[in-house]
Amino acid sequence: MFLALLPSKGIHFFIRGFHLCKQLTSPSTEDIIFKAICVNIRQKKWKFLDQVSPALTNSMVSRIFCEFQSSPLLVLELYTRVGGCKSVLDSLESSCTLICVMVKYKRYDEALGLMNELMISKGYSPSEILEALVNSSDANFSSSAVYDALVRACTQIGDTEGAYDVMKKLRIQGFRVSIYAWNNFLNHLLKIDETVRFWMVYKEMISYGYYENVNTFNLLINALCKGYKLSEGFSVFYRMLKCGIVPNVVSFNMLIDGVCRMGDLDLALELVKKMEIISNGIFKPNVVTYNCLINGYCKLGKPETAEEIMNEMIKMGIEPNERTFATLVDGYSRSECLEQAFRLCDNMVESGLIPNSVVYNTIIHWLYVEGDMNGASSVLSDMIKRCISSDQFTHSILAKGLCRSGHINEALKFHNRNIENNLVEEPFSHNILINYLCKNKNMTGAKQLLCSMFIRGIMPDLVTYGTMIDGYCKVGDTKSAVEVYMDMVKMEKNPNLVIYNSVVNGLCKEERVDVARSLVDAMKRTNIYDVVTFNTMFNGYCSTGKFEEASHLFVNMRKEGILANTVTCNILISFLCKFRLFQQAKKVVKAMVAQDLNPDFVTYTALLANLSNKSSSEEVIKMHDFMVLAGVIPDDETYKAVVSPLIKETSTEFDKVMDRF
DNA sequence: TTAGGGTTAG
Repeated sequence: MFLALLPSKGIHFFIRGFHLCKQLTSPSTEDIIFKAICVNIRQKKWKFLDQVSPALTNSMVSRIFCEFQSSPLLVLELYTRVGGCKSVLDSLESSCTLICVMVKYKRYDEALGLMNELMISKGYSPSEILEALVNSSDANFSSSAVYDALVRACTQIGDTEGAYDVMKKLRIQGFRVSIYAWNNFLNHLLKIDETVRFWMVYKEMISYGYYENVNTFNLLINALCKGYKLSEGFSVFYRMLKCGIVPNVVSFNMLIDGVCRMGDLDLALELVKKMEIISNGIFKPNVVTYNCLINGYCKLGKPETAEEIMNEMIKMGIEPNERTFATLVDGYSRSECLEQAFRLCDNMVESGLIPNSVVYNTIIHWLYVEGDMNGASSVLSDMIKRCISSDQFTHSILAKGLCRSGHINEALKFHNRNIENNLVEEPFSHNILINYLCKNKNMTGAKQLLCSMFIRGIMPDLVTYGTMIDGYCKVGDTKSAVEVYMDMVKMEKNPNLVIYNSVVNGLCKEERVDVARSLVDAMKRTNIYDVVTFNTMFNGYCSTGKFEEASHLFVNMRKEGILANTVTCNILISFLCKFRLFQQAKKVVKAMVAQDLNPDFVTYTALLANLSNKSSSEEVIKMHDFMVLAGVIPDDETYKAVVSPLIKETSTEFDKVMDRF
């Protein structure tokens, strides 16, 4: 009591004595000091606490936190006020006491914030924090929820191994890791695309005798749907029902989203209808359900139908949110209806929602795709004017926009500025620049960029390695491609189908077709191959004159369940044209149209460029008309070089088509 | 716990 009344001089004297209290004072004196501090805190006399805080010992801070544990906000205020003292900042003991208080009173955000602070700013490992938390449990206010929070804090900052380590140590020390912690860890693995590990950890969890709850089942459905294993997703859904666990709206939404991503919107609509029936009217479609349908229709190229779904949703009393509009803006943009996308932005504002970075990024991206540099710059200016923060997507879109319009040096300068300002955290924009450098056959520049990633602590991903390997293969430098491949394997990255296809292409380009064939055989044995693998091999055989093998491969393609696509036909047409077998090539074009395979500008160039050599003007124009009637939009360069000079006085079908535009 | 935007192959 009397200490509270001491004048400021007295306080300084008290602090000097307090520094030495551990050595010089008896326990009863410490008790007196403790009580004095508590009285001042109860009376909200913060000045006193501010003055004594530099001298507070860790045990004293913990004691004060315990005393006020029933008022978590007051404890947090105390923590902030004593935080100026280095010994307290570094004290794991005091911080963990505070964390336990926060968790006990369900102040999870604050508890997670403190844990993050301990790990990121103060450099404590999750294991050290765990040990301190276990010790805090002596103070009788620790619970398994604290350990759940620690696992969550680890996953929140991306420390996968830290989170797993905490769960492992808890198990060894005889604590039962809660199902919530397992679910959180499984969810984290899904978010970082560690699907293989996801299933391993799930099996591990089951092996310890845990039973799945509704969230675990939802995670399993999510993992399967994301991997396009829909039928297995439905199996888990039925297993869930069999176990007596009632699915919730999230379970349904995940299945509906999976079905939408597979493009089966009819089934998705049926599921939406069944949602209420299966759940006995408990669950009704919500905004997420409708957004999944809207996204499904947009990705199918039907933004108008998607907008009708939104209108239906509004009629049902469900308000669209930012994601609804952002999805529709993207849907209209990718269907080349930017005017409609702008209209949706206006509708969004009329609905009281502010277009966010996702909407701006989408519009800027598609303006660049259209080649409207001025439009993209103007929308970017508007974004800056309205203080909408740019993000990693914005940087990638701008970098690609600059590259696309041939301004690679400007893109590199822009990227370097972002790097210097610590705005680049992921490999995405690097991948874009590396790709453009590779396309320009500047492998030295691409390699420099790859090296700079390591210096900046940005780990290359599979796309980075794949792009480099492909770049080297295309310039015929298989030796360097193999070096990158080995580096990739050293970094524990497993090559994917795209990378294997690049290597097959590299080997074919070097005319090592037999080695390529061995690789393709190995790929087939592991079931990793697709139409690109076949096309690459087919092209390799054709260009090296191995016609028998090419023909054999072409015949076997369908037998092995691979359907020919436009590229397959283009390779065949190019091959026929090289040998001036134009009638046969035309037959292939007709077969393409009959099978709904659209001949494209490559088909056009293959036929016209080869025909123009040693053919009459009449033949060239006839072929041009034939292609246009087959639905091809001619390649601009080929048209100008080959056809245009011949039709000064003759109006062709192409001109008639162009007039209609 | 679920929904939106940017990268790679022939």
